[in-house]
Amino acid sequence: MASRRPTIEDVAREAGVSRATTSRVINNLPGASDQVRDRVHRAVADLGYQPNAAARALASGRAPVIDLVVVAHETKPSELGVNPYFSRVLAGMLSALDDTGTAMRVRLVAPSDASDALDRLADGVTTGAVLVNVPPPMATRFHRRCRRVVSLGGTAAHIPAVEAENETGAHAAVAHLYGLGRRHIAAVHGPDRNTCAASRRVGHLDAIHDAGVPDVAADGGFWRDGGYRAATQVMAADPTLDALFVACDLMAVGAIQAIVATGRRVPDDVAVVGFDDSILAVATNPSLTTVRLPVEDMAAAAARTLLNDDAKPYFRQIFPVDLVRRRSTSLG
Amino acid sequence: MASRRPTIEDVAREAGVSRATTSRVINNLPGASDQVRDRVHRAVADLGYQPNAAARALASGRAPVIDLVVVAHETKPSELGVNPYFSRVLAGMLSALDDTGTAMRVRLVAPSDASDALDRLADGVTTGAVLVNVPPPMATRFHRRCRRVVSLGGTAAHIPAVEAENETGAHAAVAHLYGLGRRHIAAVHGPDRNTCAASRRVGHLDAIHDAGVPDVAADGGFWRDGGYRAATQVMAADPTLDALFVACDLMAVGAIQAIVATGRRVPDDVAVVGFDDSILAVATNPSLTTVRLPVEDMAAAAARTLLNDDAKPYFRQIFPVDLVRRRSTSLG
DNA sequence: TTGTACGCGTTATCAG
DNA sequence: CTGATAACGCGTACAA
Repeated sequence: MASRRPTIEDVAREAGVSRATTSRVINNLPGASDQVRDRVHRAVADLGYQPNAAARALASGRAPVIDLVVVAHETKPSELGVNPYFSRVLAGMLSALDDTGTAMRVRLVAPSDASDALDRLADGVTTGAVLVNVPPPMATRFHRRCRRVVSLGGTAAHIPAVEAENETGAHAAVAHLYGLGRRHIAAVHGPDRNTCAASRRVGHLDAIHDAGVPDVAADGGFWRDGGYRAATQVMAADPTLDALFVACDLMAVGAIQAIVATGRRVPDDVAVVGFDDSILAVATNPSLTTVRLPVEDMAAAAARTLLNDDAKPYFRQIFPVDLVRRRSTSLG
Repeated sequence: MASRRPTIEDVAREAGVSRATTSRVINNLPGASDQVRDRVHRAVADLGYQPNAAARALASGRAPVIDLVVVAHETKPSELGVNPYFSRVLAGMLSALDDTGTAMRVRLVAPSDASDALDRLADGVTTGAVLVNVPPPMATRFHRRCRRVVSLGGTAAHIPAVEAENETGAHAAVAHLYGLGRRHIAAVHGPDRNTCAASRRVGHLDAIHDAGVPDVAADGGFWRDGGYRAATQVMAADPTLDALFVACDLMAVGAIQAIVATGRRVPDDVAVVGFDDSILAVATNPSLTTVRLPVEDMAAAAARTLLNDDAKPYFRQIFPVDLVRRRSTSLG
């Protein structure tokens, strides 16, 4: 007996008007008397009518969907499930999409076949796409096939992006450590190919240059165990180390464990500053002084930019960062 | 000059066959000579043809999309961005969807207007929906409007679900603490309305009953600060407390901080066992002994069930859990 | 094995 | 302000 879902045709008949008029009313377009509007709305309610998304998308040439495109290894122990950064992006985008009737689609592409995959995705994009961790060359390529894009973190200059003051943040972090009286400040960086990591490295170099501190650093690849290894490495390189700047909280978690494993105490022997201010920063012991990245706000801004069709070439929105002092740098 | 995207019509013309034949070849349906197949494939490659998703969805009545439906407060400080559970679900589903051509759509619905929102979602579902944190009544209602559903965590008996042995896990956790010689074992639970939380509570009660330990417990709402408060509360209720079972890692993070804040040491004074084995379990200090929930595997199984159209009523797949011993329960 | 023709549910462009 | 009617691009019975 399960009668099929009512179509706009059924609504039109019920309301005693044409499909066209019905469509206008439903889409809030001008050209329909209030009387007719009422009749249609009533019919919609009576029949429990809901527009068919596929038909809409086909006819209008656009679907109410924003893609979140992430380049990440699917094989590695679940990058997505381990680094809070991604879920914060998700949360931010979803909050911006709330009540807009626009849904979010998540696309994960492996770095290996990323180019091909991105090409295919670029053609399927509708309202727009937010790029996360997509290297500049690929982002450029994507942008060529699809203009409705916003990258989270800078790539090429002409590609619309929402960024954070990574450089400033890293500088502030190092300055904070220096201000604490620390003079042997090492660093654990993210992968070079990542533009955020690169910016933070620049800020760090700038700061230690100002302070006349030598550059002792290692790459932790934005992974926890990478942070552990890199921290171990820099401690070996400079046994007098008394401070560590770590380019993301996840690596900082590993770094702290590495420090403690050598018998050193945090912050007494080694003060640590992270980057992100994710849940991890308040899960560690001691809690982590870190540079707060407003990831949720940034992701929401990216989504809104797409919704408003503001993603013109060279578009840019830059968010400030903020040093959050916690126990990993404060004695007593 | 930007010529429109090629349609199947263009491909057909290029290959010198009809649309129908072209469609068959593209969809790998029987009824096409190898020779024709080759010609069509070549034409597809030459033109860079890509099927239009919307048209496909409309014609076939099904879109290659799986919905992830989550009931959560959007207002609260980003539940999604803070609890690793959600991102693990995402990671698991995405790994199952990899190479299937099926995308994932995320739908966040607020508890307040959840019923209405779910009704609307249920009609828009295509390949299927995975339900997360959807209370039994709403899940039932959803299931009535849309059969292609799998719930992550049990709800009503007839609703297809992928579950974990929460009860067994909680029992094992408490037994572990008891085995350590601890006799004053308290607990921090999740919200009653959450079925997983309820199961863990049952396992806990069962275990302390076996052990003859009194029931000292508080609700932490599955939140970090809730865990902090609840731990503080049970320590006040029983100052001789020497062990704590916490129903999720996020709350355990707060609990450990609360314990340390009172001057007690973990595990020396109070041993702690969490639940989940998320990244948080290895971020705390000391690292957290916890009950491992194979969230990624469960989410992947749920997605696969939908892909295979196996989501019949009363469908059930139950995953074992596993106690992972770390420093929060081991001296020395 | 291949082609014809119709339907999918809307939107959008015209007349009226 | 309203109503025919033509796209939109593809899947699929049915016929050849």
